[in-house]
Parts: sequence; C-alpha cells; structure tokens
Amino acid sequence: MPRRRLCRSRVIRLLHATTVAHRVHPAAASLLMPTIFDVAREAGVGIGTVSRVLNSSPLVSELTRQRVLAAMHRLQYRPNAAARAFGRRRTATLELIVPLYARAFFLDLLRGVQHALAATPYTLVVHTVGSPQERARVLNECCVRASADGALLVWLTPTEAFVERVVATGFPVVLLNAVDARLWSVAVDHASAAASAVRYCLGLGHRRIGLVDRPADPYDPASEGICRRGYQRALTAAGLPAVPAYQQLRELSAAGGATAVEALLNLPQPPTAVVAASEIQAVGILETARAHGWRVPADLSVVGYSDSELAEFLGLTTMQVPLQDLGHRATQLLLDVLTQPDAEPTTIYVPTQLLRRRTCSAPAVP
Amino acid sequence: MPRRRLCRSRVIRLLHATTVAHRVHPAAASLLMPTIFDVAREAGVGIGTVSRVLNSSPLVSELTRQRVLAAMHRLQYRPNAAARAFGRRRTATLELIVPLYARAFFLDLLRGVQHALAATPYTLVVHTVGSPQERARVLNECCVRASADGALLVWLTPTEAFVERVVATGFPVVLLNAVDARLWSVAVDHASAAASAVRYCLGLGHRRIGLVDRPADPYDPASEGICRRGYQRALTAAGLPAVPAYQQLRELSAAGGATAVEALLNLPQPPTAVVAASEIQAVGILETARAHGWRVPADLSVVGYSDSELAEFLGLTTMQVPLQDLGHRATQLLLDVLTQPDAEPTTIYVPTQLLRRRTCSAPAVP
DNA sequence: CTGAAAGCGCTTACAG
DNA sequence: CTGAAAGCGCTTACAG
Repeated sequence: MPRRRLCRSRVIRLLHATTVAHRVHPAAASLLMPTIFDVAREAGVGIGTVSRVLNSSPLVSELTRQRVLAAMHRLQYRPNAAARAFGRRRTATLELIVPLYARAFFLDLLRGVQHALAATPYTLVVHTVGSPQERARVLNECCVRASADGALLVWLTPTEAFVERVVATGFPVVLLNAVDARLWSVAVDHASAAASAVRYCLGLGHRRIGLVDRPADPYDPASEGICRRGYQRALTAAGLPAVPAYQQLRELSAAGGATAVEALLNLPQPPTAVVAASEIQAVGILETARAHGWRVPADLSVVGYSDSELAEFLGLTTMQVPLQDLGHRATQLLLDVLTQPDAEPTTIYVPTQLLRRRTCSAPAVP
Repeated sequence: MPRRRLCRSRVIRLLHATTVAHRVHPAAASLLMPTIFDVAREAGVGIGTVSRVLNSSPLVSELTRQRVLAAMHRLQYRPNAAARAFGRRRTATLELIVPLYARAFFLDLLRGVQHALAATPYTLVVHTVGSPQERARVLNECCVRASADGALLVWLTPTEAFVERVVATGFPVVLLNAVDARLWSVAVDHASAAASAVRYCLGLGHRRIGLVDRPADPYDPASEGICRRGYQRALTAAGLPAVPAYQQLRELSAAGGATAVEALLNLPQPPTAVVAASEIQAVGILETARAHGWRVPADLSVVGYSDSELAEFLGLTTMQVPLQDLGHRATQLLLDVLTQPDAEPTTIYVPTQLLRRRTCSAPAVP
C-alpha cells in the first residue's frame, strides 16, 4: 500500500477526536504528526504559504499569517527539523570539538558559546577528543556534508588533512586558543599574560622570580612552555637575567606545582615570587609552600593563571583568562563567518587581566 | 532553469579534471558534491544498491560492494547527513541537557557519555541550562520532531509539561540523577552514600559526627539536604541521636564549607568528624580547619563527596561518585530504550564507594 | 542479489 | 501576496 498524505491526515483526525492515552511507537508516532500539508489544508492556504510563515518571510499578509499560526496551534504542529535541514541545505547546527583534558575551562567556555547561540536558531553538537586517534577520527568526520554548518575547534591544533579539506571546501571553522594562518582564530596572548604577571612581581620589588610552566597539551604542541617567552621578555626588559633553574616545566596538576616549588625553594638562591602557568599548579604551590613552613606571601608570592571559585576562596592572585568571553567571541566570529564566507581569515587576540588578591606582596627579604 | 542531476555531475567531472584551487561558496560547494546518483553511475549500479552498501545491508554481493566502495572512494563521496536523517526518519543524534552549575562533574559525565557513544553512529547535541526560563525553553524545544532520537536529562528535574509530552509521544528519555516513575532513570543513592560515610566514621570510633549538606540545586528541588536522610539513618541504627546543630545546610562552595565548619567547631561539644555533601565544601572545611589550628585528621576527620585530582592531591577521604560510569550507563540505557521503546521505565541505582585517604582517623579526644 | 520508483517534509524559484 | 510544482539526497518496500 503506497503511503499517502490522505491516510496520515485521517489518522490525525482520529488522534484529535479520541484522547491520546497510550504510548505510541516512535515510527508510528512520526506517521501521526501533522505536516505542512495538514496545516495548509486546515488554514485553507498552500504549503508555500505555510512555509513562508514558518520562516518569517515578509511575503505573507498579516491576516494569512494569523490564520496559519492558528492552524498550527490547533494541530499542535511542530516542523520536522530533519526535513528543514535537508530542504534548505543548512542544518542550523554548529560543531564544537574539545579535548577531554579541558576540565578546568570547558564549562565556562561552553557557557560563552551557548550564550552567543541563545538568540540564534543554532544548536550545538559536541565532540570530545581523548586521544590522537580520536582527534583524527573526529576531525575526519567533522565538517563533512550537511552534518553541521560550521565548527569551533577548542584548545586543539587541527590536523593538516583537516585544514586542507576545510580550506578547499570553504567550510566555516574557527579555532579557539590555537592559531593557523589559513583559518579564523581567537587566541589568548599567553606570552603577554605571563609578561604582565612578571612585571607585576617586579613592581612589588621582587628580583628573583620563578616560573612554573606547563608541558605541551596532548593536541597542542605549541602550548609547551606557553609562558616562557613572556616571562623572559619581561625580565630582559627589566635588565634581569632569565635564570634557567628558575624556569620549571612541570605536569599540569597540583602535584606538578608541588614538585616545582620544592625544586625552586631548595635552590641556593630561592625565588621570592613564582608565576604559575595554571591555577591547579598554583594550588599545589600554595599547599606545598605551607607544608614546608614557607609563608605566602611573606616568604613567597604566587601568581596563578586563570580563575575559579576555588582560586577566589584561596585568595589566589591570578592572571584571569576570560573563558566565557573567549567562547562568546569565537562563536560570534563563527556566526559572522557563516554569513560572509569569503572574507580573509584573521586572528583575534583576547587580553587577560591580573586579579590582585592575597598571595602576592613585596618580598620580606629582598 | 530547472536544477538537474546531469548538470551537477558535469560540474563534478570538471572539478575532477581541473585542480581545486579556489575557495568555493558553501552553497556552491554543496552543488558540486557527488551524490548517490553519481556513485551509482560511476559503479554501474542502481542507487538502491549504493544505499544498501552505505547501510551495510547484507543484500549486496561482495563483488558489487567492492565496486561501489571503489566508486565512492574515487569520487570522494560523503553521504549527506541531513538527507539520511530525513529519509530514514531518524537523526542519529541524542540530546544532552545539563544545568550550568554542573561544573565539577560535567566533564567526567560527558566522558562516560561519549565513551558509550563511540562505537555507535550517534552524535551528541548539548544544551546547557542556566535559568528556570531557559530550562522551560530548552525542554520545550527538546524531543520534538526529528530534532534527535532521544534525550538524556542530567541533574535536572524535568518540567511536568515535558514529562507529559514525552510520555504521550513515547520519545525515549533517560534521567540521570533525578527520578520520575514515568521515565527511565539512572540515579545515585545519595542516602546510602551518606549512611556509609557516617558508618565509616562510627567505625573509626567517632561519636560526634557533623554533616555539611547542600542546598537545593536550582533545577532539582529534591537535592536539598540530599545526605541528611542517610546521615540520620546511620546514626539511628547505631543508637545515636541526630543532633540538629550538627547538621549544617550550606552553600555548595568552599565558602559554604568554611562557614559550616566554623559553626560546628564553635559548638560547646564540637564534632570530631564531619561528612560533607560535596568535594568543594570539603576543601573549604580543610582550609578553614587548618586556618584555625585544628589538625586534620587528629582534631577533625573529614569525608568529602565525589572525587577529583585536587581531592587526591589533598589526600581527601571521600565518597566517590562514579561519574563517568554514570554517564556511560545512562547513555547505554538510552541506546537500549531506543531499540525497545515499549518496555516499562525503571530506575537504576548506581552505588558509590568510599575512597580512604588521609583526612580520617580515630578521634584524638574521644 | 538488484533496479526502478515512491516517498520522507520541507524550501524556493516561478508564474501569476 | 499566493499557489502549484520541482527539487533537496537519501531509504525502502516492491517486483523481479
């Protein structure tokens, strides 16, 4: 028996006549849902007009619009998202690709992304990446036909194959905290951030300043020693040497911070201040310094990197990375690129800001 | 001019003849992409056969399958996701709805969800909810026609309107850490968890045990004082009174834990152990106890709730909530419900486990 | 095992 | 401003 619209609409009548009491199988349910045809008949117009109402086209008289809306309401009509995506060749979804180690910042970032999306019809598909193979797999499936309209790659260097494909197809992609000249990027200027943290310590009178830097993120080789350049730049500008022993590259964890600060404080000339490249390392530093009887900030000033409720509770002075704002900006940029796909890609740098709290002071022993 | 397939395939030939050098407008790009028709012609078969290969149907001879696969490869064919979703009336996407305050556990949960999805063709759409209005809006748009095949609601009590609609349509929904008899649920037995934390303290010899409980989550009224019942049950079972002053209901933050422990330790008969309903409150307790010169665990034993790298670093003894496992199970359950939509909803309780570390011991002064 | 064809529910020129 | 109709790219009975 050929499926016919007449059939379905009869079932709908039935459905509205009787009270829906029993659970319906999804496939069956789909057959019972009213379509644009049912709405058109109910309103006494053509399907084109219904579609125009659906898409807020100005090519509909107010009277007709009201009639159609009323019909939709009566039938409890809901447009079929898949059919719309197919018909208009746009899915109204964006992909977000994010590595699993993004623990500390993911939710803030996501908040910014969703905030930027709130006023739009866009929906967000999230892919997490937990290994290099997975990155390759996800990027290979990303930005293919009609899966999404654009993609946001967060804290992740894309594979070369991905970049080439995206450039060739013109698929809209924005990188967040990664830079590729061929793609749009929103980036944090980590070097500047580190430099201003160091300058702040210098301003307080510190001359021996340590750095606890982070190793390479698994999918972002460029992130290794991300603060080193800024650290060295600031010291050089102040006429001070950048002592290698003061620069610790440690695991991105509280334990990493702990090991680093122990190494620093056991030096013959221990630093009086230390700049950490992450908040979690800073927490390890705070905890360990205290366990060894070093007072913070009297004996050791500590500057963290990025912020959280915990950092605030601990009174950690820190370089604030505007995560939510980053997410918002990158998403807004992606939305812009969606409407003007031919513009030349650029990189936007987002500034960080020092949050002065209680873990820094002038050195007790200069 | 009517659009015709012949047109498009000619363009494809062109595309393959010349080298693709210039960026193409998405709309134009979509016109250039090979379809199932192009593959069929290239392989010398019908489109039905190509479709069968695409869907791993057994109704294709191995030889034909190879020919079709080769043709796909030659044309760099990618199936159009939107067209598939439309044609088969399933989207191969699942929705995840999660409140924004889910900071601590969201990423672990997501990891479990993605892990369960890794071997499937399903893709994940994430909606975050930041306010009651937003919850209503998101739930209203969720589980409507062809937007997704199912939904996972995390740490969130659904609105009544949502439950009714979902029950009426039979749309597959699983709740995680929320219970509704009309829907499938995966839940943490918080009362049991709290009870075993208390029993652990009792076993160490504590007789005065405090509780720092959490307020209601914004979208889950049932979460207020979530550990209280188990706490009281365990004390009663041990023949001890549940002293009201020992039960603090405080903000879910380090500051909340701090205030609570100050109140507890200033009591004429301060508790020798305290069970916290969250990790972040436990951190506040640890920090504040230390600031007041109370040694942990000698003067005060502390049990936290849920785990993290920080908790491990601090040596926090805690009730571990298997977040990743929760995410995995709920997702697996949703996938099961997808295939057998007529089964009766049930609730699965997932047990927690005590992680013994360094913040608990027998009381110094019993 | 395979092909021809109808159908999925919209959008969008096109003609009025 | 509106309707009739073609088209989006697949899936899936149906007939062989």
